Parts: sequence; structure tokens; C-alpha cells
Amino acid sequence: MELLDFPRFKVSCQNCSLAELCLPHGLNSEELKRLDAAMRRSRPLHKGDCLFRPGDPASSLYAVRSGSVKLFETLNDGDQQIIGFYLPGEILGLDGIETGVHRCTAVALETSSACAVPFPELKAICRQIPSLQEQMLRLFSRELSSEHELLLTLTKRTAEERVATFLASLSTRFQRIGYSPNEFKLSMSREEIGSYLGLTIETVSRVFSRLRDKGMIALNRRLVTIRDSARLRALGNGCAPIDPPRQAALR
Amino acid sequence: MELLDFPRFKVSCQNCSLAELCLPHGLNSEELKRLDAAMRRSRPLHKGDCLFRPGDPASSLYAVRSGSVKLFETLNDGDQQIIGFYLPGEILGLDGIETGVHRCTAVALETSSACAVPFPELKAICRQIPSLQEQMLRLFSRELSSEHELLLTLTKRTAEERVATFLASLSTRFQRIGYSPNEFKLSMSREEIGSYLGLTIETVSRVFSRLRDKGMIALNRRLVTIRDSARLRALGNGCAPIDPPRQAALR
DNA sequence: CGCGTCGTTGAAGCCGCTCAATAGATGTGG
DNA sequence: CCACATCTATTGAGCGGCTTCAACGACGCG
Repeated sequence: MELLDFPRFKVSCQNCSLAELCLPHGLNSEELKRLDAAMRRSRPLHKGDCLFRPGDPASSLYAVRSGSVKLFETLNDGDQQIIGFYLPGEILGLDGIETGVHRCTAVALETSSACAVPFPELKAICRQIPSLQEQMLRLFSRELSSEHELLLTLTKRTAEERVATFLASLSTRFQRIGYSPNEFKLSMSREEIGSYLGLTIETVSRVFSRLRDKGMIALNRRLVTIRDSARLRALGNGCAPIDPPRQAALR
Repeated sequence: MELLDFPRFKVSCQNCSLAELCLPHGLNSEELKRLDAAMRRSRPLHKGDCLFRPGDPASSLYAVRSGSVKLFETLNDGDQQIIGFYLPGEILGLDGIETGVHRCTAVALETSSACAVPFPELKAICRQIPSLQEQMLRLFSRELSSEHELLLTLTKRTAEERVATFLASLSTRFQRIGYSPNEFKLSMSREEIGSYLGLTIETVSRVFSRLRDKGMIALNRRLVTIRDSARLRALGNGCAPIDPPRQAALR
């Protein structure tokens, strides 16, 4: 694991295909330039490279540009509690703002790249560009919502439902960034999936095999092919939150 | 469950004992007045009254002023997934910003009161008062951190460890707002605790009894007395995150 | 080829769940 | 004021899903 600096490369949000999913969402070209001026791009991250680790000052917000990143806490018994996996266009670094110091570690799961915006600049720009301020709030809110979804998975769902939910989520997110929703390579190990879902590595492996035997997926090591997306999603949504009504419920 | 309006009462953050824990943290008296002008206080909430429910526009940030509030999602099978419990000085309403509509319900667990800041005003003030902007970021970040802590509880800890963690957390939070850390009344039912911790009501009850038999707590219905705080916390921290080092780890 | 890592599969055990009965607290109406 | 219903909490018995422990196979890399 190696720490990286973020020199200014000549890459801009303006020609980034992920811009609409990412921080720049909703900005006009004038505002985009302002954000771009503060943005730093990392040189390529190799597998195992750190974006940040415990004790680092929480100085920047990071956006994954390519590849994937895992976020985890290290426990006193030495092993990792995975908090989340981040794909291109997804944002991390929001935690640790409170104390100013990171508690978590963010590590590239494969060859990846990321963008960083230093908080001082980001805060200053947010004060001047309301739509960026809005987008920041949305991103925070989305992060909270996805953690609520994970809570639900951990408290109410069985091992099979958890893994199904996990695969369905990956499928949706790959599709959003233009990859195939039905065939993708997992960049994380069974152990990392298990940590994330509150299961042991053996259970994850067994459940994968069971989903394969039921014809929902095909497996070749880390390559996953979704054969029956509908059934997979139905399995994961055994206990889903109800959709909020259009208006406040009447009584 | 009944919805409430938030008329302007003559109560201000300036003479609120919770100000330092709450949104106004770090503001000078000039800035405080500005925030106060936007702030609305609710008339007393009775047990079961809603701050918001699914489908309501996510229009305000809420701060609990007295009493306690539970936040939950409603599942398609009808029961609730508790997301969190909020005590005086704690903030809720951050979720739902992304879509503009609440997915969760916030309900008073006992006679309570709350303050509300409409988002449009809040955003405008944040642009003008950097220290309020900072505090908003800190609150968001704190919310994320506490959810990470909950993830850890759900994935790695046993029933006994979960309940111990829960009681220790309540103890700390009661102390922070000037209540006794060693004797408090639970405003939530065993079922609500179970939902929050991913356990059944029977398991929660059994664990309470076991902690009592071990001499760590005393129980009288919902009145909890902590008899051995150190042992209780040690039990909960069986697998805690390591404290981040002062500086970045060297390699 | 040998070694280490990662993933799969099997067997046994345990923790928490399910089902069930009971008691205590609270509220209601006669 | 008491009988009764209802809700919450406690406790027991049995079961099942996931974990633990263990062995083995499949790659990848030196």
C-alpha cells in the first residue's frame, strides 16, 4: 500500500463521460471551469494503492474515475470491516470530515484512477455555486440512503438474499456507467464480499454455488454472468422498503 | 400519527442549552441571530406524532430539542426497519435530500419537541456563514460515522455485544446532554431495539436478562441502571475499530 | 515445479430464531 | 372498583441457518 500525490494533469471534468453522475452534475460550463481549476487527478493507482488511510488528514473529496476502490475500517483484532465498494463516478471521503482525520482506509481493488478536490477549495466554490452545493447535499444524502439499504440487508435478509442484493446492485451500477449489466468481473475477493455482507467466506462461496445451481447466475472465478436478473432481484427484494407515496399519506 | 406545523415560537438557539451540540456550534452571536430567524420550533410532539413520513417533501432539517425520536423505513411486508434513535441535540432529515421526498418516517417515542430549518433558508445561510457550512459537513460526517459503527455492530458482533454497545452508546449520549449516564429510561420498546440491532424481541429480552444476571446492569421494565460501565463497554468493544494514529502511518 | 493465495465443498456445532405459554402492566367499560 | 382485553416483556423448548474446522482443488507467480 502506497500513498499518492495528486499533481495537476491536463484532464478536465468537461470531457469526462462520468460528469453527469459525478460532482459536476448540473453545472454550466462556466461553473465547470471553476471546479476544474480546483480538481486534481491522480496518476494511475495500482492494485493495493491507498487513496487515504487512518490518521491521514481528511483533506479532499475523492471521485473514482476508473477501476474500483474498497473502503474499510481496521479492527483491533487486525481484520477489516468493509464499508463499501466504489465504482467510477462514485464519491468517497465524506467520512472523517468531522474529526479532520480519516478513520477508514481507501484502497484500489485493481488498476484505477481517481480525482480529488481539496475541501477548502470545495467549500469555497460551494458558497459561490448553489448548484454545486445542491449536488454535494445530494451526494451526502445518497450515501446515507445506500447505507440505510445496507442496514436493511444486514438486519433482515438471509445469506442468499444478501448476495442477490449485492449482485443486483453491482449490475445496476455497472449499467449506469455504460458497462454490461449482465456480465462483469468482480474486483473484490469472496472474503471482502463476506465482510461487507456480514458473512463468512465459506457462506459467500456456498451461496454463489447455490445461485448458480438455481440458474440465476453463471460463474467463472470472479467473472459473473447474470442469467435471470428478474429472479435474482426478486430474491434480493424479499423485504424491500415500500415506495414512498406521491404525496403525504392521508388519514 | 399526526403531522405537525412549525409556527414561530419565541424560543431561540441563543438561550438553548443544547446549542453547542447542535447546529449552532461555532457560530458567533451575530450569526446565531441569522440562523434563529430561519428556525422554527414545533409545538410539543406527543408519543406517536410524526416529524415526517414517506412521501412528504424533504423540506427541512430537524433537531431534537427534548424527548426522543425514532427513524424507520417501512418494508413491503408491513413491519419497520429502525434506522436510528435521536436524542436532544441530534439532527435528522439529512436523508431524502437527494430525491426531495422522504422515504423514512420520523416518530416521537415520547413527549418531545423539535426545531426545524427549511432547506432553502439553510442553504442560503450556509453560503454566507462558513462556520455553519462547516458544521453542516461535520454533522453529515458524524451521521455517516455512526452508521459505519452500526454496520460493524451488525456484521461482527454477537447479540450480547450488540446490546452492550447499544446501552453504552445511550449512556454516553445521555451524559453529553447532562443526564445521568448510569440510570435512564428507555423510550423505545424491546421490539424497536431488536429491529435496530437485527435481533428478535425474544433475543433482546434474553440478553437483557443475561446482562442483569452478570451484574452489569439492573432492570426495571424500561428503566436501565448501569452497574458496571467498564465491563459493559469492554463487552461491546470486543471488535472495535483501532484508533487512527496521530499522523499517517509510515512505511 | 513448488509454493502461496483464493475458492470450493463437507461435517459438526452453536447462536439466534420460531413457536408457545405465562406474567405483568395498562387501559377500558360496565 | 373490578373484570376483561390488550399490549409488552419474559422465559422455555426445539429447530435451522450460518459458522467453525478441515481438507482439497485451481490458479498464478516465483
